[in-house]
Amino acid sequence: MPLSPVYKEISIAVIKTACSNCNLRELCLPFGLSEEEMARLDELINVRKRIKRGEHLYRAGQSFESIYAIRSGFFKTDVLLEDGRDQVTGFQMAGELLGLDGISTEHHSCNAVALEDSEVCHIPFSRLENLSREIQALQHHFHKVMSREIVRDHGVMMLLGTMRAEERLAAFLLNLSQRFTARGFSHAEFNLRMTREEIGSYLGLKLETVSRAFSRFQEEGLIAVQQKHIRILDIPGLKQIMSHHNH
Amino acid sequence: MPLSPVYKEISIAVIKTACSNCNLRELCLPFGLSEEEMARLDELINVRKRIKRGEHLYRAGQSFESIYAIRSGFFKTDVLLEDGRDQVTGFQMAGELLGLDGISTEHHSCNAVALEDSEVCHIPFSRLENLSREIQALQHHFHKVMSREIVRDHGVMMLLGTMRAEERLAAFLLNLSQRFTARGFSHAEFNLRMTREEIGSYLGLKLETVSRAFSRFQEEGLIAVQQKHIRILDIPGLKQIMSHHNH
DNA sequence: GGACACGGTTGACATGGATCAACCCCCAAA
DNA sequence: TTTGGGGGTTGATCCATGTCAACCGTGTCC
Repeated sequence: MPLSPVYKEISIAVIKTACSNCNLRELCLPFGLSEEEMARLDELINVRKRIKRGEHLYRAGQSFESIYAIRSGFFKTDVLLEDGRDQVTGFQMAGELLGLDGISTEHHSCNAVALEDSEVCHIPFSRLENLSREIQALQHHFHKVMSREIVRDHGVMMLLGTMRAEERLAAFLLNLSQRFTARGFSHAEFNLRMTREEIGSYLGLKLETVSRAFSRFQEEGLIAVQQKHIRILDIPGLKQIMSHHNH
Repeated sequence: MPLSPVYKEISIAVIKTACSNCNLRELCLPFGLSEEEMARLDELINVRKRIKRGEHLYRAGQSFESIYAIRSGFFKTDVLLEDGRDQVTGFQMAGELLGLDGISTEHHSCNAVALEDSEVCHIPFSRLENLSREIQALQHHFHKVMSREIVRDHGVMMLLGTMRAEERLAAFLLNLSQRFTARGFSHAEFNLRMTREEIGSYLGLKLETVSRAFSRFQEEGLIAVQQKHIRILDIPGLKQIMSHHNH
């Protein structure tokens, strides 16, 4: 008996959602799991959601139920102070998790906004906790992911606390390049998804300062910028700027 | 048959180390556990260690095996860049956990140094993971603690990225005050354990700037400073400085 | 008790990045 | 083709904080 069209469609959707078929499984939560364990993880990830550019995945203050794995696309997270100031706390790309900040108070503590049309997998957190009590590898990997986030944040604190404008931008570009590489994209050429203002907010700088630093890097032959398109021409040069702090 | 002196001593040491007798249990890892669960947690925390002022609890690069709960005392953590720059990433006090950053790579990513004579409980991490696969409340609380660390780091990023010197120092003092209060100490009067340079490093400022800001707060009647002794005289005033960003 | 060292304070000056403002570029919609 | 708006660039100026330097206070070791 042939499958009905409807059933076919569902089954394709399921296949597409499965962690075991996801090309991000080596970066994402399923890392290190056996086929059978991954199948169990798949069971609890049955919602995938499209988020259009500019839309919020969640907002600060909303109650926390799930974390999200980015299947495709690009996000920023930002926090808002009562007095109106805000700051971008991170840019997230495919294979990275969003929402870990919500565990502590059971409410999200920041906003997550898509910077391009994106897709995320919903991971209901209490079910993830249940499963990670049964699968040691999942438990341990999840702890590593959280810890990595802490280490990353320390890096940003370092950047904000001790680096000058051009050092910060060089560090930012090298970090992006390295993350694109890890995802199989060109390490030398990419489109920025965020505005100068968002970069500045993340780096603790004003947009004009970011713009000037880009221009300066271009003059020095380190990069080629055209609007959001970046070509990195001299990685060692950027590294030197980053770590050569007495001008 | 009377207990031998040796046995007595051991038994006292055990009692003193037990989470169930620790007055920090409401702040620390045992939070929310039943008596029986706490007893199981106790089983794996059988090493307590004294760290003298100035000594390292661990150093960046050392392999990671345990996390540490501070029983008494005061620590700082700092990270070092290859080019020699370093930054204090946090100050930790009784009831707080140290070492979470080491989970991700299985090596510590920062140094932890005692700022006064201190005592910590060793918590072997793999045993903690084993136990938290069995005790849901422990698992969940541990996740909350890690998440809280992420949220805290976002707060510091905010501070470093958007606040001016006096706002940063006001935020720092209010944070310390609040944490002392939570531990049953005076919220208005305490001794700083760290130097102006360490405060500056944490806040992304030079020590002279920190010193000037202290003097300014004193002139304005917000605090009374004498060396490391601080008396907070006007909490609302400090809050206003913190959030009133157009001078 | 004197001297030394370390941490802290204060002043004078330098400077990196913020601010304010003009203008440009790119693209989309009329 | 024109118009409008958002994002980006660049210049002139200002100011908060860094830098450099002198000096002070406190505690410690001869």
